[in-house]
Amino acid sequence: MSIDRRQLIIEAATKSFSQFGYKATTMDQVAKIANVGKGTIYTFFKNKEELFDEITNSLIREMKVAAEDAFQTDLPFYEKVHRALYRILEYRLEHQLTIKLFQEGREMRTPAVMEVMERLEQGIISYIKEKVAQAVDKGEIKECNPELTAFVMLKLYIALIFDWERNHDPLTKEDIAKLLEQYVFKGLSK
Amino acid sequence: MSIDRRQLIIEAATKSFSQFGYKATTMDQVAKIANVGKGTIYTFFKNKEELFDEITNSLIREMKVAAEDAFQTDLPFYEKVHRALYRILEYRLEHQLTIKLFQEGREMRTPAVMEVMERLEQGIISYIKEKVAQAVDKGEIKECNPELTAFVMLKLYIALIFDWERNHDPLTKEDIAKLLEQYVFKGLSK
DNA sequence: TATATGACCGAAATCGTATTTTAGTCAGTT
DNA sequence: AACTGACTAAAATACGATTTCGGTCATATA
Repeated sequence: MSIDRRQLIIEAATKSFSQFGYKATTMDQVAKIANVGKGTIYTFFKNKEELFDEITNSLIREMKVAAEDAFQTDLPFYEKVHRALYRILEYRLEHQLTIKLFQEGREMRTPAVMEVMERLEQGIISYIKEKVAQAVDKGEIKECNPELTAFVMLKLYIALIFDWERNHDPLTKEDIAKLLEQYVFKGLSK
Repeated sequence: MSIDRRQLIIEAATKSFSQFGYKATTMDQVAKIANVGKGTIYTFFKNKEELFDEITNSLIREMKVAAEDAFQTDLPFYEKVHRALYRILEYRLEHQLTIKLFQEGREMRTPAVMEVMERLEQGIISYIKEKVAQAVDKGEIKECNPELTAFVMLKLYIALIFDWERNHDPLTKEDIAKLLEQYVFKGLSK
């Protein structure tokens, strides 16, 4: 049996997207890295965006697996949420592809990239939403709107991790866990 | 005594910045509206940016006054914070100048405008920080880092008011007050 | 003579167009 | 039947010509 060209293409494209971003990787480039004629790419993927989606969908799946992994403990709920969210956001710093895309979305506003980031955010929110709904059912936390709660938790995390350090020393993982506990779970009331 | 040219210039510039934004107002334009020679502007302001700062500083002062006004009640602390923050963020929707600048900062990234938005955010945070510190002193709320708390509250508000409605029906003023109370003050723990 | 002005300047932005790049196709090769 | 890469049309870019604009200063005015 001959080599799996589809896989070669995916690997090549992943490499190129990671290194140059979406806009700056050309289909010729991908074909060359994959050692494949350009036309061949189009027998597997309708267009550049579909190839991109294939790769980013795997990425999102992987992030869910990582989060799910962090969630499987018997710690208190807020600690589990913290670990899951932290894991997901850590991903951005560890994987070249997400770093590049995050940057490209912010500074070049490439539409295809913006859409992916949107999908990524939605994916995280729907994942957390599910967990919140389960926790409410199990009576682990108070009644609340699960989607809104997931949304608030994610925004809080992004603010604490990315926005805060634009003007201050970065917060440690433990700081952030404490803050999530303090603000969202325990509350400031006496 | 002759007319107050400085004031004429400030009024003209405010009009023009409100209507066209920072980048698109020219010094010739301002001079014309103010009925003043262009050179005259430079006898009062070192350059375009200093004129802009003069105007945006008044804006920030006005916003503080509006917030302070909302704060002078004897409601519970979270309700006062809510009123103050809501008042500040409402400002953006009511005043042409802030709308224009907000938009220009987002979509054109004009550096001078970005700086002003940054100062504006800092102004809000330091104002809220002060209030939080006082509330801690008076024993109205638990011990916490006042700046971080102010930061979290502002980010939460911006997320609830501006980000949430990009994908959902907007939240009402009462919804938002409830959410601030629920998440930041009471907490989700049982 | 203190204040105000607008013609003027160089730098920067914008515009128009020639040139290059690139996503996607398809006739031909293996 | 699977694969290829030369080809095309459209989009992006590079670039020089032109315009715009912030800031200055010699002159005018009161």
